[in-house]
Amino acid sequence: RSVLRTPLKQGATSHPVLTEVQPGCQPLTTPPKPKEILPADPWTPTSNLKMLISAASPEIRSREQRRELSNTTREVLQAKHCLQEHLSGDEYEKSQPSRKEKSLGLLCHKFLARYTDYPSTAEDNYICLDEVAEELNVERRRIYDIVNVLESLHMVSRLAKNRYAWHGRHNLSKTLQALKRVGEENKYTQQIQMIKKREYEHEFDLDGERNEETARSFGSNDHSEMSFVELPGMEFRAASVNSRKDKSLRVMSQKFVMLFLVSTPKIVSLEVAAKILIGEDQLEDLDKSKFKTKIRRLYDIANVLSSLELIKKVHVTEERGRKPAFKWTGPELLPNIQDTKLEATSMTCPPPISESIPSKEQCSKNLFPSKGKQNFTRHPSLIKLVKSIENDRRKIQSAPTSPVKISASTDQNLSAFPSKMAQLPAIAKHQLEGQSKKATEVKMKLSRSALECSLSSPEVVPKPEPPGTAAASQQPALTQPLGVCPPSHSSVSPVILPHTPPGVSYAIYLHPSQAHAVTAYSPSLMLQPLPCANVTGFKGINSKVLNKITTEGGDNQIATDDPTKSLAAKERLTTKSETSSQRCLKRSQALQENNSIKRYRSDEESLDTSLTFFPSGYLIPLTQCTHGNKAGFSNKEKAGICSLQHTTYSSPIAGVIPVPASELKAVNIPAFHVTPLNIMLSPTSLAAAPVLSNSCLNSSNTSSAQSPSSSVLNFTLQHVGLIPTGVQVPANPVLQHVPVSSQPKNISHGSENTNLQEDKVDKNLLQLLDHGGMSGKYSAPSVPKESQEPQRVTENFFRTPGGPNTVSSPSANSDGTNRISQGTLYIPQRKLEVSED
DNA sequence: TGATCCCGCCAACGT
DNA sequence: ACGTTGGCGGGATCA
Repeated sequence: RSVLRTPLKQGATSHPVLTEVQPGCQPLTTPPKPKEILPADPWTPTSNLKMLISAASPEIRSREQRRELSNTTREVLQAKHCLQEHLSGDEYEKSQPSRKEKSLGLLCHKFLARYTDYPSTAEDNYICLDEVAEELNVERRRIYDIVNVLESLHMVSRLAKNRYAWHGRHNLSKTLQALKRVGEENKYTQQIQMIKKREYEHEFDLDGERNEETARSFGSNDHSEMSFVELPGMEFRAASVNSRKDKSLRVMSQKFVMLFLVSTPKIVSLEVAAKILIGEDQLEDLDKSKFKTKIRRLYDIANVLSSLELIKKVHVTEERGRKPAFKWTGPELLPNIQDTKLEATSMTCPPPISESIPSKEQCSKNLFPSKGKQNFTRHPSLIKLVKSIENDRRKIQSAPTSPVKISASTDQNLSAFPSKMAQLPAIAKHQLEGQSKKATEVKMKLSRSALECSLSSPEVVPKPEPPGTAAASQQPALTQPLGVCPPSHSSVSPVILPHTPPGVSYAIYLHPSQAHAVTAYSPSLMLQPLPCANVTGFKGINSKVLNKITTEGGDNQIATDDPTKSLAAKERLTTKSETSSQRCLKRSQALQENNSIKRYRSDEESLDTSLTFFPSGYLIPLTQCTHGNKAGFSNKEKAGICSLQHTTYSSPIAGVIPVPASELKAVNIPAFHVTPLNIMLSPTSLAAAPVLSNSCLNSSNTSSAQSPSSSVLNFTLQHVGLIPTGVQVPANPVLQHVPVSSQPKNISHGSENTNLQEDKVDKNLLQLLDHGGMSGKYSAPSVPKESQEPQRVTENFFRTPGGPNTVSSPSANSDGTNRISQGTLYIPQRKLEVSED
């Protein structure tokens, strides 16, 4: 098509270098970027500076965690250094940004740094595309890429032209639940298997046709091409927006995410994803170019998702060779329970439905309006109404606070600083912001009793409220993650609990606090859900909060943070979990017998709740290693082997709830370590989580026998007082209930022999760590998922404790090292050793 | 090389 | 008409 394209773009060009590019005529192609250099390049000096700074600043780095980022950063840094040598500071600023510096992932990071993960509803955060583009020095086009993906996750919603509202991760769990559901409806799992199968079968030559076939053959038929999945609260703000065929990015992004959510090892290769996505769209032709284009888009999406830390790049080694793939590192959703639960979550469904909404269909329907008929707006009138009402309500609630854009706060902070600050990357800003907020938050927190915090869960959020309810508004500040936390995700994502199957409960887990404690080790712990107790209140988790600490650990862990955060976390939890808890409650009621706990149920408000929580769960240290979930999953397949492990990581069920250290303390949990299990809690570190389940008691007995560890746990818990004496916690409830891998194991992997490799990124990470920065943050090393042996893990776990404070020291190695060692454990065939996140 | 994926043309939409 | 969105794919970079 275009023959000539790219006119030179301003920036780049200004340089003579362009020689190649002749204005005008060029038939060609993108002007090669001027190679670095030279002086005078206009390229936003500031931007460069910013980058530099960011790169340089350890703190920042720590926040950023992402390996990619880190990589990039480091590289950039190096490059800069070189340049510096040659050029004077200013000059070097000008130097041209390398391709990496301009990557969408990095850009996304910067973008995310501008906002808090969990903005208080009260203060609405508005995003002005123009401003953002300008501030980040990028073309608007790029911002669209980011925003579109965020929109698919409902992290932002469009308000109007050029304006978006930032919601952060508040809706993330719901969105994921909804997506998962839809993905299940679409039978993506099957489709994936099919594709893989075919691949094996035929060495594939004709991809095209085959794919088509595939697509048609299964699944998709019905399909509907769904359009965009919406969440209850936010759907249509700008109705107008929907118009354009919401074709790609948004929808594609959702589908891509769905693939992760439904696949067992939560790993999806680009190839497979592209095929499935294409298939759905149009079964028709799949030519190569189309495939290529799809892949390109997927990379764009993947970059954004990676920045959000929802996925991470890995390589799957199959017979044919290495294939690029991504692994889900986001929050684990609980297995869906059928229906019901989600309802709440999602959808549009108005209240009436509440309970049992048959859900899927409805939801999906709502969510994905079938394309056809209705107006574009996805909302049928009814729904619409409801929604609008909700929105209004929400707004009202939130209203009080002025919608201040975050930036405002940022600005304030900045203002205080010297001009230089201004240049800091968003991230930095973010930090500052966070700090200041933090202070505030802290105060607030203090006021509250610790207990409350911990307990609060139940009471709090009545689900009905939309996210931004009054409650939220009250403590908005808390909610926000500290600046500290990297925007990203938290590594830890807690699990979101949906519902569990049988009676499940969840437990909580916690994690060490590193933050303040910083102690060296803060390994993060993870508890698994236990079936046993019924807990009432629990909360979902939200991950992020915790994270702050973790960060580096990356993925998986859950870290706790400082108290401050804890609160926030708690809050969030509450919110998110609301649904679940409610459900649980219901169940529990039914069960009544169990009950002891029951009392807490809904009412909850009482503080007691806190007490309640504990009873049930036990902790399993995922150890850093675990990181859990993800790692686990991946292995899962392979691993079917160790049941234990399974449990540990993967348990789908498991929800992890991060608890702030502070909370724990409140509880009075002593620190203890259970070696066998690897459980270790430090007082600080732990948090307790309530377990939902109901059935627990009953079942527990049985299960308990299973693992030795369970006994230990029980003992411990009892000892600690978390659980009543009589009660026992089963060891891996999860296993029992969860089918988990069961199914496809063979099949699925059949195709995959996959070995995952973490990319080098990991390595980089480590390096970063070394340089390191902030102390607390890093907490957990990520563990290689692969590790199959629990024990080892354990060991590492213990080892971890480097020393307190370790972090700060650049030697980081100390810290890093330890972790690394962990990684080593698992060493797969390749570079993994480092795996870190 | 193949894997990534930046860049920006230009069409679809909105206003 | 003009501005906003964002599909799309060439081809530069990276690994």
